[in-house]
Amino acid sequence: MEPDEDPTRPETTWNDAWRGVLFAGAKVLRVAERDLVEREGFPMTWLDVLAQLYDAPGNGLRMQELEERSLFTRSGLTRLVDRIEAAGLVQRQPVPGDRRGVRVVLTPEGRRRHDKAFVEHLRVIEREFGGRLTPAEQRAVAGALAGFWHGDQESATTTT
Amino acid sequence: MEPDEDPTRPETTWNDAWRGVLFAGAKVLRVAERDLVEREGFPMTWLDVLAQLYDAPGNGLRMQELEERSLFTRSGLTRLVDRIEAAGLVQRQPVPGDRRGVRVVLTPEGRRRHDKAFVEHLRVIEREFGGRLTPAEQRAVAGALAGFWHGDQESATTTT
DNA sequence: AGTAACTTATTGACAATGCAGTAGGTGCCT
DNA sequence: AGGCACCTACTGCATTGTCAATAAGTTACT
Repeated sequence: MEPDEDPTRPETTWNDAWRGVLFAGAKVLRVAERDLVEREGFPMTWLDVLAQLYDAPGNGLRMQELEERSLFTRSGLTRLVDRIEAAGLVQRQPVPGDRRGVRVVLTPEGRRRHDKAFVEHLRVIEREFGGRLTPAEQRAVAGALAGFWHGDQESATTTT
Repeated sequence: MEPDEDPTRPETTWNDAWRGVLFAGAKVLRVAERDLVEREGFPMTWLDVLAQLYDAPGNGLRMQELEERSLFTRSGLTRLVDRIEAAGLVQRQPVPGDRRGVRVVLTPEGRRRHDKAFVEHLRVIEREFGGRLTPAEQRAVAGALAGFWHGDQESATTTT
C-alpha cells in the first residue's frame, strides 16, 4: 500500500479524464486555428462570429445577442466586429424601432467566406478529433459531457 | 429520411463529443480562473508555471523546458516569468555550464503559494468537473481521450 | 585558433482583449 | 410633459500575448 505522499498531487479518479478534456481541446484547437489562418486568412474568433450569424434568423444578430452566444465581453466584441466589418464580411445596420441597437448581418461575401471556412474547419476537427475516436468512444464522451452544455444557460452553436 | 439540408452543418457522429470537450473545458476553466484570481490573486498562467516547476527536479527548469511544457511561446514565457519573478514567487538563476541559459526556480514563497493554490484549484476542478461524472463516465472519457496526451510530444503535468 | 552555424533568451513593435467609464436612447411613473 | 432609472454600444487605458529581430554563448569544422 502506498499512501499519497504528496498532498498537492493526490490521486483522483477524474484526473485522467480532466487531462484528456484539456489536452484534446487545446491540441485540436491549436491545429484548427493555424489551419484556418493559413487557409482563410482570419482567426477562429472571426469564424465564431460568422457562424453565429449564419445560424441566426436572417443571418443577423444584435451585439447583445452575439455577446450571449460567445465568450467575449461587449467591448471585445465591438472591436472584433470592427475588424470583421472592415474586412467586408459583416455589416452593421440600425435596428428598426431601437436606435440604440446595432444589428450585425453577414454580407454576401461574408456568407461565402463562412461556408468555405466552416466546411474546411469541420474537416480539420474530424481529422484531428473525430477520426481518433471509435464510434463507441464518441458516444461515451458525448454522453458523459452532455451535461456541460445541456443544463446550463450556455447554449449556442459553438463553432470552435 | 431527411437528407442533410445544409452542407455547412452536416450531422457527424463526433459532433456531440467535440462540443462536450469544448464546453466542459471552457466552462470549468472559466470558473477555476475566477476562483483562483479571487483567492490567490494570480491567474492560471502563473499556476501553470509554478506547478511545472514544482514537478521538476529541484523545483527548477530552464526557459526552454518550460516552453516545451506549456502552451506559450518563448517570448510570452519571458514576460510571464518576468511578472512572476517580480512578485517574488520564482527566481532566475544562471545555468552552470551554459551561460546562455536561465534556470527558473521556485522561491520558498512561491512554493508556499503554489501548494495553497494548487490544492484549492483541485477542489474546484473536482467540484466543477469530476463531481459531475460517474466513475464509469470518468473512466470512459479518460480512456477515449488518453491518446491526446500519451502518444504525442506534449506531455507534462498540465495544471490548467 | 578562427569562423560559420546554431541555440538560448530577451526585446521592440504591434494585435487583441478586458475593465471602467461615457454618450446616447428608451420607458416608466407621476 | 419632466425626470429618473435603465439599457445599448462604444472608447480610453492597461494588460497580455505573438512575431520578428537581436545579443550573447556554444559547437563543429577546418
